[in-house]
Amino acid sequence: MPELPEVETTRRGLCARIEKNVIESVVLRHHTLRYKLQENLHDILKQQTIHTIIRRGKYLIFTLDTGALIIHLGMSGTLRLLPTSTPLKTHDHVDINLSTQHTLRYNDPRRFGCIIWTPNSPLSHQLIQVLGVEPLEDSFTADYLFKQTTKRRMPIKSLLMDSHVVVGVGNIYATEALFLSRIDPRTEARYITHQQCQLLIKTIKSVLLEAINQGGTTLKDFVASDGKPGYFSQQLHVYGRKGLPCTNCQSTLVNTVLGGRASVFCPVCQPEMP
DNA sequence: CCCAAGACCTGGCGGC
DNA sequence: TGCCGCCAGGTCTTGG
Repeated sequence: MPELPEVETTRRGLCARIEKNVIESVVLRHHTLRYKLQENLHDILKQQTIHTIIRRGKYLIFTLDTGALIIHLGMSGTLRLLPTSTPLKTHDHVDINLSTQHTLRYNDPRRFGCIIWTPNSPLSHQLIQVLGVEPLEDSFTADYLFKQTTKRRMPIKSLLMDSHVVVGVGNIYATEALFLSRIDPRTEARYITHQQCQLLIKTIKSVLLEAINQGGTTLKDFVASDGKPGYFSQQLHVYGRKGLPCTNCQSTLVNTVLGGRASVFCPVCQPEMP
């Protein structure tokens, strides 16, 4: 499900509604997500106040009184704020009940997400500390990206999706940004020019910002914390459009597999490079 | 160190 | 209808 825009949409929706709320209880219904859930989560979290929710890459970080909760939505997770009396659905794995008679409900069919408690600074947690730059911050520059590409034979698309380089750019937005930059996704990173890096920086930022403005991309099951879908899927140029005409030149879009991920592109607008 | 492939899970879809 | 293989928004681990 979620790339950066979907996680940011979730964060914004929750921030306004649960900051300063107090946790009353925690219910675990499935005890293993990507990692095993800490069994005593209820004892640790009860009576703690939620101070803020920040985002780092695709991770949501809830800062509480004595530590932080680090949550990832994996491929299929959603986090919704519902009245506590709302009936359960399949794959509702965790409830965080608030004193407002509302519940933060974590649903994740594939269970690739995670919920981790840390009593320390969340930014120094092993999972967070190793992350690359934020794509929407000023530190994500052409110089930075160009430096990362040198000597690397990995396809440029895989590099853009490597969270140790830049966070939050998943399959949808990497695919779209490469189309908008007119770069073949298969191109070895080392052949990408500085000028192309400049283009990529520009298109990645704009595609992410535009998606956030549209409330994210809903393909199958993404909904924001209020249950609403995102609308960015209506303006995807290439992602999910294999075999359909290019929106720019009408050529047939083709698919290739890179790093095990579908990668659709236009063979005319995104010419083979080296 | 770099990179590709496999692993983790469930559900939905198309094809037979 | 029913079963089967394939595919899906992520990312950690393994092994060459």
